[in-house]
Amino acid sequence: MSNLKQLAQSLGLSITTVSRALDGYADVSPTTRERVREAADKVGYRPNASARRLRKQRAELVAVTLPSDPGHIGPPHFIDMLSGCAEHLAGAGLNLVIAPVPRGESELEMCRRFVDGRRVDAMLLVRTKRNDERVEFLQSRGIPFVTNGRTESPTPHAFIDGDGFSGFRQATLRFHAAGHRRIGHIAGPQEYYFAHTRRRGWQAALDECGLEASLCAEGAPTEQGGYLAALELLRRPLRPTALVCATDEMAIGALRALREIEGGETISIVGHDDLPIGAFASPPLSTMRMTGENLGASFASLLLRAIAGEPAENLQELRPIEFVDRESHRRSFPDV
Amino acid sequence: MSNLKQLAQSLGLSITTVSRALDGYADVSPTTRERVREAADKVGYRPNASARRLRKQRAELVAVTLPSDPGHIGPPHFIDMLSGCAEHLAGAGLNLVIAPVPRGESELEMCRRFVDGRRVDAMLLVRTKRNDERVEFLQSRGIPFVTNGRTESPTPHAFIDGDGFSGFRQATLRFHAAGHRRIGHIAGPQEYYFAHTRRRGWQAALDECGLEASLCAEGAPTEQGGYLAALELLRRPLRPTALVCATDEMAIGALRALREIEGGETISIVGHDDLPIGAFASPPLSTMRMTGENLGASFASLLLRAIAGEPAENLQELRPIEFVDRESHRRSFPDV
DNA sequence: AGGTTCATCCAAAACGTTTTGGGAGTCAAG
DNA sequence: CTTGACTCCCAAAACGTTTTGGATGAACCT
Repeated sequence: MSNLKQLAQSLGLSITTVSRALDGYADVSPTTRERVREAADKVGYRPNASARRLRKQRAELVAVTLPSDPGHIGPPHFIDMLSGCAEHLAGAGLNLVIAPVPRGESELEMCRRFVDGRRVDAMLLVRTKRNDERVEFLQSRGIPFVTNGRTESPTPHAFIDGDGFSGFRQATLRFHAAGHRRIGHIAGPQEYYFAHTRRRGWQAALDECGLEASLCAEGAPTEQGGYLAALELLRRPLRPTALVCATDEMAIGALRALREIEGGETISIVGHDDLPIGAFASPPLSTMRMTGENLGASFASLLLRAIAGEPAENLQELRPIEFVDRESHRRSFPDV
Repeated sequence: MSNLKQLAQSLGLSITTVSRALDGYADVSPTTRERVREAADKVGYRPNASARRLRKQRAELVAVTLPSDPGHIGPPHFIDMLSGCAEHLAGAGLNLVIAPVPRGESELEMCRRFVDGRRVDAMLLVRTKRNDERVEFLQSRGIPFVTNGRTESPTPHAFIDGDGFSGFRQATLRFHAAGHRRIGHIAGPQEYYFAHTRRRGWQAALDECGLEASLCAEGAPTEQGGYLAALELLRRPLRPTALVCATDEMAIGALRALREIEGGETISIVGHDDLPIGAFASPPLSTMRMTGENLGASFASLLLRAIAGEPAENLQELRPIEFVDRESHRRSFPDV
């Protein structure tokens, strides 16, 4: 539409001066600057993004990777996080692009495409695995990135994560203190760090109490996965009296299993994520959540600092977990 | 890292030839082409995206706008749609960027930023309003765009939408055929097209049956909104025996209201969207859904055709609604 | 031999910015 | 008058591609 050359011509100035005027440099007189600004406003001039990116050698883009397995992308409120992140990145002139993994391509190849084409200045990784090849690759390339969730990578990287170990340990200890002695765990896929660490928290608590950690079933991180895993646990001869579930979605699936079996209404249950819908489950789901407001903004801020070159060690946020007590964690159970 | 010049130099060719070899033009000999391709593979050469975009005058980017009201972004499976869309766009060399609306900025200003800066080749609009200023703006600018949901715009534009009117009309007629005579509607915010058209479908059915369309309450398109609206309806002297809810989320909120009031278990209910979680509600939620697989891919294909210049009239998909019958729509109610 | 076609390659321009390295003029100090 | 500092402006280069418009030979007809 309109570019610097046209604007400069219409003002009788060089494109250098116009460019510098708009960027607020001191070597253009205040009167000229004002004149330029007004003219630019009037014709609605915006610098061509591609040209600036080429010249400045910055993509002005941050990519967020989305795992392709359906239901494995993230919790339902994930999109709100993305929205918040994008909003804060926009304040720094960066846009957030979605980097899906096309069928037949590995997550690694996708990363490579983005990184080697200089298409992004940084990346945001979600649903990290314990050994995440994407992390290794980005580290080797020196591309700034932040992950949602830790990994077992030996070299440190930037992340935000909830302290799932402590959260699940505490939740299990609470059940123990309430008199429960058979506390089961509905686990997510163990290759994911979050699922593994939550399970370890549950296990650690049982160890401390001198109980055996045998009542564990693994499933997909979905309602269906939680439902099936719960059925498996509930069919055992010595079934659990309380269930600690890796996610709220799995917990909601487990809730259905409880409704379907006899005596299910005496079994207590707790989830994780604090999905709004949990308050509307039957019974209202007790859960836990990572503390802190506006997760997306925190990611954005970490990304910006990573791009600015701050070392990864300074960019690690391990947040405490807090409980959200509703009904499902305190159902009366018959003494055993 | 590596650019065309270096690659050409190392091969003893001009950058023209290298560029054309990689793009598969016929005016470079097969042997040279192979040689170039191998060398490019070896050093992991990828054309610089910004440079190509500048030269080709295409942003290679499509923006999706996200409304900022929390919970108003879209249904929980929205992210899956985005992922599918991004994946198919990537096949055509396009990336999907998130265009959030920063606090204090209108959706219109945001669109303007993206469009005037030539930052995008097309836009994807979600949660359209009946009179959507974004649609008007994009039409006036001649930017290709596709909406998720219709509008009342006089000039046609590309969209994909479910036939909510028919769906809600049919659902209401089914209740009538099952003997219900007081059929209520839990409506979403009426400025949204989808909410308005669904309400009109409910109303049309009641008109046909000679019943009064008075049992309607409006709420936010969230569980909480559905819960509150349902409470309001259920407190009326002549309360409904069946409820048609604008979305599954609202229906799940309403389900809680039914559990909390006496005789609530005799009231039938149906939602819309077919959220996976509906199958795990108590009772399992009957619902309806737009027909067709992989909505995201359909959006991508429409976007590509819009960018290619196909007229908007050819790019309108009004999809039929199908019912997903579970438990909640056929609860036995006492004869009145 | 002269003309035509074909296959293969390339130099240079263009895309629209930002930044570098001055240039011209003014003013005050020496 | 010269020098230096300062203010305001600008020409040109650079970023890395793609595309235009040939150039150079070789092969093929007539």
